[in-house]
Amino acid sequence: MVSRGRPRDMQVDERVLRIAAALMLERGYAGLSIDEVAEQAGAAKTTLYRRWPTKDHLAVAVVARLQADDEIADTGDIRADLVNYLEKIAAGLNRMRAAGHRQGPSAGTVGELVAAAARHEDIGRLTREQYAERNALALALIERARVRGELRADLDAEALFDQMAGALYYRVMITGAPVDRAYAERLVSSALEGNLTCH
Amino acid sequence: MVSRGRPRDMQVDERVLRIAAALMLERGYAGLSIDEVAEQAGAAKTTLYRRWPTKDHLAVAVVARLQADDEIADTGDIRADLVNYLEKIAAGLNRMRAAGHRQGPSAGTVGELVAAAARHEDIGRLTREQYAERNALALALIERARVRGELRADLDAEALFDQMAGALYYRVMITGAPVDRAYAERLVSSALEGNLTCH
Amino acid sequence: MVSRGRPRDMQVDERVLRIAAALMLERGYAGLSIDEVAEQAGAAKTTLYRRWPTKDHLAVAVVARLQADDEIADTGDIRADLVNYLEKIAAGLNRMRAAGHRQGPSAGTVGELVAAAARHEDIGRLTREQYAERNALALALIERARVRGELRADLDAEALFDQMAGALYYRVMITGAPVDRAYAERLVSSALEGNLTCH
Amino acid sequence: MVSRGRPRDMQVDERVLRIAAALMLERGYAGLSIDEVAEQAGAAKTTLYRRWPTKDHLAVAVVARLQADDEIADTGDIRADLVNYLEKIAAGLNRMRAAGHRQGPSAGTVGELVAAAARHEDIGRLTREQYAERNALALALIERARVRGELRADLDAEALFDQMAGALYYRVMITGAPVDRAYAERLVSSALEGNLTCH
DNA sequence: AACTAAGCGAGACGGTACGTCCCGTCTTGAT
DNA sequence: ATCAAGACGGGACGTACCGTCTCGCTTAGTT
Repeated sequence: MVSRGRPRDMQVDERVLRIAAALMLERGYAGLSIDEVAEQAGAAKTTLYRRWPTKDHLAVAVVARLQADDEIADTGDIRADLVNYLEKIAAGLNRMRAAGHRQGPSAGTVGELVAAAARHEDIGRLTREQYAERNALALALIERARVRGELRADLDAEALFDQMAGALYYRVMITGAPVDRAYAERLVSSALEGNLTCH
Repeated sequence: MVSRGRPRDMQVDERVLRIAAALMLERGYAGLSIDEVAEQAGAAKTTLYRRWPTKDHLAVAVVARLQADDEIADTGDIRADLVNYLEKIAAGLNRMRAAGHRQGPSAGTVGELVAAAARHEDIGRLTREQYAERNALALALIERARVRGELRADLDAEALFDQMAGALYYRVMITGAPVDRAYAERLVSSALEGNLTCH
Repeated sequence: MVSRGRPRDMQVDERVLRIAAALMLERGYAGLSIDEVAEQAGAAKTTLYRRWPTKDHLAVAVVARLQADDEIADTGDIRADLVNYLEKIAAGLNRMRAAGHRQGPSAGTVGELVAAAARHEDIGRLTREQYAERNALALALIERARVRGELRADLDAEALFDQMAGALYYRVMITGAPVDRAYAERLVSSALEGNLTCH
Repeated sequence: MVSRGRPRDMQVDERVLRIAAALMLERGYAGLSIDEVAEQAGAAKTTLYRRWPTKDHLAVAVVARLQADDEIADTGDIRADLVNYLEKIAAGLNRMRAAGHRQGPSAGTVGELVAAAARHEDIGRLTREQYAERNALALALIERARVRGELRADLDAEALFDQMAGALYYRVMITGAPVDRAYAERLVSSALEGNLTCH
């Protein structure tokens, strides 16, 4: 089957995403309007809808782009590796925090994306898969540390990771507390060392 | 300051919140329409707007009401107390999960509320305060356990609590994984016992 | 039947009408808001509604007050008397012209009052009666001039007056053309002298 | 300039104006609701607002349409021509009289339009232009009669026309007196023949 | 002096419509 | 088949006033 008709203009994708990102960072999710993106990008709305079936889809694409492909390093020091990884996640979240609303404490955009994922089955599936992939790397990291004896043999890796990542999201979305390297270190310490008294 | 003018009709608040809750649980955040709530409640839109200046404000009020006043028990067994408390939080989140979107895994409504808190300074401040209050109780619980020697003397109570609560929110909003008593127990175990190998 | 209860405060009437007039002249009919008048007058809305059952009624009262009680002089010179009388009417209309809309050519307020008279049977009846009274004076003036031989014996006094007064209203409401003493003189000349060629 | 984008659907204009006219004639100006017109016309409110930026604009368009394009005949008999023309104007006004308010004597709708013209600069300009155009025809008619010797050489055509047209509007809007062919004849007689005694 | 009746300021209430915003779909003619 | 342009149906939002109502207080005349 040969491709027929006029080929898609890839520059449009680029322009649209760039402008959409600018709008979203400047005015937040609500300030991201398809009409305005189209106009500013000199593109037709139909052109946008051909690529992203929904404003939500476009927004997800925009955010996906903003988030660095957090590579995960394995130095053999699980504590340092975790801190570094958490810091990368935190950096991405803090970037969201700045979106719209002149740097409020809470990252509304993250909330909007959660909502978008709930509204559209495909977005939900997609983002869950992406998170699963990403988290699998972290779980593998933990697993290797366990195998080589740094961590307890019977640990609950999933719970451990949820605890640390979750705490970041919790602060960013709910309590509005800061999320930085210092906090990442506290988290890792608390999670790894345990909190019971030593017997 | 003396009260003047016709007093507000409290039954309106009651009726409106009840109907708004029903709408929101049945059809989700987007399905909560001020016009419809007003009509069904036999109230004028202006009456709603006198109480809640925005749909977002109403939605927050509705959810605040849905969440049981999670009392926190202190039995002296920190482990059990934490599990119980987390389970209560999980129950509230699971209730949100059911809202609209035919029981999707992710709680879109929670995301919407986070977004609302970011859109409106006052909502943000309010919800952060409420969370702070609620969390203070949990922190006090932990503190008492520390004092009586159940927990390490130098623990980071805040990090500890963020970890557990955050994990719940993370699952509900991000990964879509289940959140139940079993998971609460895993969380508490992981957080309290630590994950390093014993030296 | 003796008066019972607290007597009405006449100062309220005064204050309200003054403020309503100011609002109407400044911002036009639409800018006359019962809520605002009440607030500025330090009166309750109920107090206004006790006196004027409708915004329209208040507006009519305001305008009635603005229009000077055009006395009509009979000097024996019908031409001069008519010009003077028309000029008085024109002055009243020009005052309306200034209301709201930064001195537009057309007197919107007069139109609003016509509309109000159509909306409320009582206002309509009242204003028609007032006009009838006022016009009766002019008709009597014309009649006296006819009797003493200044005007044709078989003239149609009503048509004559309608022509002159009507032309003023027509300009003020419809064409927006100016209405001043010079125009009053042209009107009287045209109406009295006739326009056919002399045979 | 090439036409681009989807062309406007002229049938919408047609349908909307028809329905709006029906509503206005049946229930008067206040009974003309954009929401209702849109619904009955099966059009979106935005579609209406794209064409008429305001309810006032729509109302003016509706009325403009109701008024027959009064052609003006020139038979050489100025008296008859004027009577015929005035009768046409009267017919249009009487049609307005019936609008809403169960056939009141006063044409509230005409008043509303005058008010609308004062509220919106563009409407005012437009209607004044339309009246100017229409009146120019009548003035030309008068002028031709003057030239051919039917009327006085030094007559004031504008004043003459204002008198006759104005009298009609005056009755319709102010005194509520009837406006029919008989009255048109009285007007023309009075205006043409003059009212002074013959010397 | 107590009672009754109306007036009054304040402000909540039901109601109606407005004009706006934005979404996602469509129709057109040109590439 | 894609594109720019832009009209369209649809749905909700938040606003503005209207005219009515309920309060508690004030100001009289009546008993």
